[in-house]
Amino acid sequence: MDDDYLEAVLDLVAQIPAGRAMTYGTIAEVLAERSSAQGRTPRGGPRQVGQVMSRAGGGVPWWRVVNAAGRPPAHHRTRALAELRGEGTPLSADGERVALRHAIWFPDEPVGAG
DNA sequence: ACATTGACTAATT
DNA sequence: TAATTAGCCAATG
Repeated sequence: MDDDYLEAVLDLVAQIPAGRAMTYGTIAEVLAERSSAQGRTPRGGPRQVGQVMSRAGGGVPWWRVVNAAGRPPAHHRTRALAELRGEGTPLSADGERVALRHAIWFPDEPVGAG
């Protein structure tokens, strides 16, 4: 795992605005696209993103990263859901999953930068 | 080099 | 919506 890839993932995760979320797959897609534009060889897929996240620890809003089902990592499921609630992230009726249909965020629509 | 693991995803039932 | 199965990619032993 190159440090560059590590930084790229963490940087992107750090850009996710409060109240929204991204999936591992989406992050992987964005990174692949970016790396392609930079002439850099793309890294793997969703699993590699997750692997980076596991190594990242604190320092990034990891709870804003969920899987394709809108569920946070089982390791800190309750913790993540608490954070998400506190941010007003749209959740499903059972409150166990993020309503990706409303909460999904893409870096193409930055909040304060333009 | 071979097998196993892991913060994943998509399709099927 | 949930449970099962198959596919994926890189790290680790």
